[in-house]
Amino acid sequence: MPPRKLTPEAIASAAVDLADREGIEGLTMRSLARHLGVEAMSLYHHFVGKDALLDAMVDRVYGEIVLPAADGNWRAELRRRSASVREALRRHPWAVPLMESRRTPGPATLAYHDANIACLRAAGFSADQVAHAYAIVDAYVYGFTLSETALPFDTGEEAAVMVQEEPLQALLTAYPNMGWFVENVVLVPGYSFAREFAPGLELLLDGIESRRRGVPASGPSRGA
Amino acid sequence: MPPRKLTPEAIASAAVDLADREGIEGLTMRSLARHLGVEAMSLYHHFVGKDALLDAMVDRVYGEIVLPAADGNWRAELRRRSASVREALRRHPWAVPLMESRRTPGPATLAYHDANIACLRAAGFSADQVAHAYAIVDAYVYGFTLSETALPFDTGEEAAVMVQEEPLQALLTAYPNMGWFVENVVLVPGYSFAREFAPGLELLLDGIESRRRGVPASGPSRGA
DNA sequence: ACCTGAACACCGTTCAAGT
DNA sequence: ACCTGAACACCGTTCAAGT
Repeated sequence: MPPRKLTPEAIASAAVDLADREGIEGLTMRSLARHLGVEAMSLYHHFVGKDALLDAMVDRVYGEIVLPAADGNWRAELRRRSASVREALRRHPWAVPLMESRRTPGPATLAYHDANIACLRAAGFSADQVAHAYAIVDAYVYGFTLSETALPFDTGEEAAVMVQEEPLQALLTAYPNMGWFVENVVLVPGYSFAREFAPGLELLLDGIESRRRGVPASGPSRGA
Repeated sequence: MPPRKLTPEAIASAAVDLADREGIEGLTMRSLARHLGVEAMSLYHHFVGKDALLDAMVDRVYGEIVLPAADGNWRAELRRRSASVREALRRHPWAVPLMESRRTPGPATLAYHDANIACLRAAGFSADQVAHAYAIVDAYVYGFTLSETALPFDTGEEAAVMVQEEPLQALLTAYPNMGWFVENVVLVPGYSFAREFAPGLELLLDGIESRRRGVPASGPSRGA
């Protein structure tokens, strides 16, 4: 289905779809061109190279994220946008390692970061507190989604199938604590890795709120 | 400097060095072979394919991590191993997106996970509490390191140079909250992204400890 | 302005052949 | 058993040429 006209937007959109379906390694300039009913070299008229195309793809993913409102409750807003980030990255798992590595942020990326800072700033966070909260929440959300999309299973049922295999059986007896963990967590009906996301995020938000109210950390390595 | 004998260990070790120096995209079967003074096809006698080589490389990175002791204080042990994970990933930034995605974990990877579970288990964590704590801490550590290694700058001095460039100047006035953030955080002398790591981790450890003592989370989305 | 075809310098990997 | 050389089916990208 070649579109009537080739535009950067149409190309980036088709590239996102292709990466979603075939994985990022299945996205080549040639396969994308074929998909668009066009020759590979035509794409270079709209993007200087594959890297610029990746920039545009990542910006489209940022564009799917619900922006936090500046006048809302900061916890609720951060919670909502974190869920939205995670959903977007689950739709586009190839994007996880790319989201923070692009050196040329697009308009959606910039609008996203601006809205996040605005939200915390409006809630009375100092610049340092914004940096602190933002770094922690993003590390958690990206890291969790990285684990989640990389994991070979999500639910216990899927894991149960894997564990039946001979080599894994041998490993779990050789590593008794992993065996204990698999038996008592992963294989317990109802398990899913995904269920850890929300409670973990609440823990972070609690911690951020406590620190703002002046409750000191109990660890030895605060400050510098 | 071709080594006397070609072994899987020597090949994997050379591959890690090459990826550290040239980046993961500079690591090809051909470049690695050249580096070892050998033909590309010789490597296939020791690894079935490049994927198996990547497995071995990741396992070597896991092997560099200091394992938590089972009889220590769990907070101190988790703190120490988290710092060790981060240091290993800073030495081998190409490994960050690979650490959790390998489907064939090696002995060092298994020993690492086993030691972590053992440490929390010995401290009296239930299986569910281990799953919870492990997921949160790892998400944070991997996510923070992903951000850190992807960031185009670390210190404020490096950022100051970037901000001078014309296109960025225009962007920062178009996105006023980002401008405020850059001015009041990034460009303030002494800034470095890295300094956020330890306090963020303490916040997590505090939260994990509180939950174990039965302090409830204040958010609405706990449990299912 | 927009698209194309051939070509270049690469990839990972197969295969038959060497020692 | 271990290593090699040629070859295959790919990559991203340059360049000169078409409309």
